[in-house]
Amino acid sequence: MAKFAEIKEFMLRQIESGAWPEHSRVPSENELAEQFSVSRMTARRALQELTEQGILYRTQGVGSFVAALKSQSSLLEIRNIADEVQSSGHAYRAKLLQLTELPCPTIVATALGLKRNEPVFFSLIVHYSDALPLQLEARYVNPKQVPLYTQQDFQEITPHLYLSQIAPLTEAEHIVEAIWPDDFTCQQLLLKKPEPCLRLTRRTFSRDGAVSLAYLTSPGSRYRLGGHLNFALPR
Amino acid sequence: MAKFAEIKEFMLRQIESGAWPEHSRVPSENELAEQFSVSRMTARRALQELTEQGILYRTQGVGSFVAALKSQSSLLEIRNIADEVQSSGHAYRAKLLQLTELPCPTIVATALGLKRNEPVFFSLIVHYSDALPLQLEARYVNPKQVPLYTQQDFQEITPHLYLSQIAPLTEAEHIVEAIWPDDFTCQQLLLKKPEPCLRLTRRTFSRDGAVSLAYLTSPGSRYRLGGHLNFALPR
DNA sequence: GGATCTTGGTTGTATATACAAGTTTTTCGG
DNA sequence: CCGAAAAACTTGTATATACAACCAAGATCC
Repeated sequence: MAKFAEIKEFMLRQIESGAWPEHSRVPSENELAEQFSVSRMTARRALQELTEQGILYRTQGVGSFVAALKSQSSLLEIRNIADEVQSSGHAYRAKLLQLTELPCPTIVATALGLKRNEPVFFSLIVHYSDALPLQLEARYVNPKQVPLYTQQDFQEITPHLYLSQIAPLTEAEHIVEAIWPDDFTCQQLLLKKPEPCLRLTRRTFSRDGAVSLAYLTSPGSRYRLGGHLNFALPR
Repeated sequence: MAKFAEIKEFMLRQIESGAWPEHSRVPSENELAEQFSVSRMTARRALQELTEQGILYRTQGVGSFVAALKSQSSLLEIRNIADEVQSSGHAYRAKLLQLTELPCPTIVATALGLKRNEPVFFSLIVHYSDALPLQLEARYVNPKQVPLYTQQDFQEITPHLYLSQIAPLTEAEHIVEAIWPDDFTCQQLLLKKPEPCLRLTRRTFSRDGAVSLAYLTSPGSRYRLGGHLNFALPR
């Protein structure tokens, strides 16, 4: 591995482990250069690239600092549904309907790179804003990447949040559909009459491959997707 | 302006003007260094940053080349609907229902930074795959940025494609909703019975501000959104 | 003719150096 | 003690240089 890459790796470990918390100062170019016995330009490159990736921010004359973690997923801001509810002034609550291990259906096997009928984790959760159900979340999780998934308390932490802590996501694939909800979905979302629903199919990836496949279904009248998807473009 | 930034500006102009087409070779580090009377490292920096922005691609031992333009909007790959239809093996067709100038409604004025009742361009188009209507597109366009909008032939070129040529987009804001279509929409989309529709509200920005506000409505049974939204993340 | 070798050009990595520009800390003068 | 000047330290830009890794095309040898 190239020297500048080693320095990046080292710094990433420090940040991910919490040794260097948010907004804390990281070693200067000269300090890194000395620690790793490289030239300042090489140390600079590591700092530079981490800055471009949004992991650090730098100020001329002052120093380099660890950026806020949330800004790392800034490009596609799929806000945590709990945060979203709470920031709108309502109480967030989750009801866990199911949390189990089951044999992997074909589609899920393909999506997660598993074999058919191999064990896969499955969770089924309803997200509420006050007493109003906002979203039905059905999620399949790759046990190889997240072996302790079934032991979590998802009344306390959303799967999305838990997963992004365990297996920091590097990529996500999304499909948005407008669907007609089935009876079970209507029941869980307290829809007396069926109405158009948004279904977001989300496949997330971590460094080592596919992590989870989630189907997020929300009534069109209660939820909107996106908000803003900024995509950073040149200029 | 810093020297490396001047070189970047120069190269961007060449690419945007079409002087350097897609996949064509751009000057090497040494050539740029000589042309601009800078060191190779400075020329390299310009090439490097353009590569990180997805505007160029480089291969060791071979050279640097202009990336495909579409990949510039790769982060959120809203594919041109015409391309999408054609790549699925069907014939794309568009029907222009309306192309006019009208006084700006309040919502549109806010979105585009205009004054209420100031003139704004408006187009209404149905996109077809073979004979099947896929999408109803209602679009408001900022006349200050695209003064010739009403003189285009949108049977030939989609508004999205035209706009991205006239005012290269730098940012886009999206909201996805599941809605119940109104009568007019049903009629235009040939929906005998109303069915859940996806409505994508898209606001696009160019260097000089908001360009257009579009409402794209598609029957849930005929269209899916997204495909894949990759968001580049650290590591 | 065909396989191999050489050569020149390209990008990739790394170093040493210099100066500019900005901020913070220290020093010194009053 | 206070304020200004100076020093020290930080990041930002730029240069010159060296070598490595890679590729394509031409030359050479068999």
